Amino acid sequence: MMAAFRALGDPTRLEIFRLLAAQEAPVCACDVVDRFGLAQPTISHHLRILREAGLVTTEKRGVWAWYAVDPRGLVWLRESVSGLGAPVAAAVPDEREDRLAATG
Amino acid sequence: MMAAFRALGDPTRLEIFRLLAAQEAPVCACDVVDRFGLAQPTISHHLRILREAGLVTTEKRGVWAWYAVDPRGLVWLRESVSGLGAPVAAAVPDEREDRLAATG
DNA sequence: CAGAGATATTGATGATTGTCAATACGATGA
DNA sequence: TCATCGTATTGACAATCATCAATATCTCTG
Repeated sequence: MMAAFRALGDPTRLEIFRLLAAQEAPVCACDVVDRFGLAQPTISHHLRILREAGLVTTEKRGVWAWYAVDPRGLVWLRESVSGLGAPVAAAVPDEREDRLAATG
Repeated sequence: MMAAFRALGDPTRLEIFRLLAAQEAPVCACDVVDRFGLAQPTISHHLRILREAGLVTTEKRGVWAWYAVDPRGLVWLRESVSGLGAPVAAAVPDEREDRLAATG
């Protein structure tokens, strides 16, 4: 879970991910390289991190590598964020009497 | 949006955020310091990053600082993740004919 | 097999970051 | 006012990271 947040915490990777998420079909790695002003190894590095975070899938067809958003990773990310929901709001105590509730 | 992902991309900060999200009332900064084996300035640093990312609110009552999850930031984070939804899945093309669709 | 092209890996480097010690700030109480 | 306590800030340092150049790997084509 933290790996996904960390992966999306870089501006280049977030933009790459949004590019992939906006496409209906997998995207060629070369197109990602073309779109960003970064060297090819750098893009390959970012795609690798996105893949290792479970956010992206890759498939090699001949010479080209096709990248797409991993639906499982996306669902899992949504559920993780939804799971961060706070309980019912309460007032701020005036004194420090209470201890912490369990993290869950 | 990227700042929130980056803020949650650190294991300590993610744990702090989950601690705050699990409480019904704001949490004293001193309790956060107690729970983690880190120095007080380090915790203060992490809380600051979470606050600057819009994920956490702070309120000073006398000597103590109370931290809580910012509901707006949480909603915004959820909507951002939901906005990353991929369109209908399609087959991988055999040839590189298509160009990229707009990012949106 | 030789050459070309797309992608991945390695190595190096400058920038960012997580951490702590020291210190400053602000509030409470004697 | 002075001392104490909780918190925030500053400075420094080691670790991590984003980036690129060079190179390796793999695939197709002649």
